[in-house]
Amino acid sequence: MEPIRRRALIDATIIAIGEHGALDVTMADIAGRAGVSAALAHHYFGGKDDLLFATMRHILAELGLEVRTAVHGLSGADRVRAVIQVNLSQGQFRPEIIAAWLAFYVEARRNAALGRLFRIYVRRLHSDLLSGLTHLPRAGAVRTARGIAALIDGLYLRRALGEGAADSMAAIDLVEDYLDTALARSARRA
Amino acid sequence: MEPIRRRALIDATIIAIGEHGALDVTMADIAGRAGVSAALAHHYFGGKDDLLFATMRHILAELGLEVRTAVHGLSGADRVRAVIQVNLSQGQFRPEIIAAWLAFYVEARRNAALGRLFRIYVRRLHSDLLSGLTHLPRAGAVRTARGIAALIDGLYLRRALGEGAADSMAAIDLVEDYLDTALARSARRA
DNA sequence: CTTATAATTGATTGATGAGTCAATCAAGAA
DNA sequence: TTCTTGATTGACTCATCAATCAATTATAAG
Repeated sequence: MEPIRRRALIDATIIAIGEHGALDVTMADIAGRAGVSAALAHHYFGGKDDLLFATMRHILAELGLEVRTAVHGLSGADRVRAVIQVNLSQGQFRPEIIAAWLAFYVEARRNAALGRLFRIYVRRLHSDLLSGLTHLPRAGAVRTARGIAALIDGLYLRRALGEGAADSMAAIDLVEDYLDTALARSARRA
Repeated sequence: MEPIRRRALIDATIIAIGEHGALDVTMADIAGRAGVSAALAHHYFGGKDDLLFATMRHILAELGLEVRTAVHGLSGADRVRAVIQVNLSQGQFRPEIIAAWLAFYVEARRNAALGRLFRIYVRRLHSDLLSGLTHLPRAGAVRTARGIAALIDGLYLRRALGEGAADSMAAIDLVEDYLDTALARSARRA
């Protein structure tokens, strides 16, 4: 039962946060969605913080897996494009995922464990991007990677707010455009 | 007394949210920082939501004033640069301001009034940027404005998480670079 | 001095929600 | 069947906090 319950509770947590828009969902709400009692959620996860942590780790792990799959065998600009596409794919761009993401981002300022999780994600994204920008001079590559990462996050944020936000395709377009420009400029200079 | 207390309470709210990192600060905490009782905060603001709303409106009003001042008399790329510089100035880039900003962003998903406030800000930023990009073709201007806005928000987000985030100057540099590239590309094409 | 008005608070209420626990229930092993 | 172990829950406790209110104090006007 344990793995089934854990998974169901994590899924329920994502949905609950997505609907609620913040982390102040109750254990009873989450447990209810998963079809169990609040006491059971405590039994398997220990406490609310642990459940939230496990949920965020799950989201990041899924994203990480997607990235690694997409990137496999690619190099150079194609590799960067793959990273961009995964990060802004419909799957990652779902409102409830973004809401959870954002809520966790806020929480990460207080929860040391969550903060660590996010820093790992940030670093991984950065190095994934850098590894596809090797033909750029080091400084330019770092700057481009930072710009892409900021763009991705910014587009997430807008999406979270709703209204007039770019959809998945438009967002990917915008970031790839940024990448192409950076590459073109570098080529022109060489 | 009223204006003094209101101002003190709003300032205290910003500090409290900044330190706490989220909106779950208590009225007692805020009131304490402002040197009054929690009951008084209720007296002047009606309720916690109203105080939070007033606080966010205050932050946005200050930013709006700064932008309008900076932009005054400028046009074209200079105008855009001014908007960028204000949005990423040290004042706006203070950790407690960013923390408040981010926390409110999350809350805006649930609180209709807050959501409206943010949408006004988003639209104003967009039109401020557009008004400095008139020499670009319309479609390109819109896209560039969106990109700049996303970059600004993304850099905010990174800053909120701390660790390795760009400082005010580096952030401005990055976004201005984006602007220059967009302008240069447009000029080359013409 | 008196009175009205605003400022201010301590004490209280009521609601909410995390976490605990002792008690059932189910299922497989001996 | 009996025992053991894990699954499961309802009921309870405890803490926190927003909101209220009646009471007190200060201020200013007449």
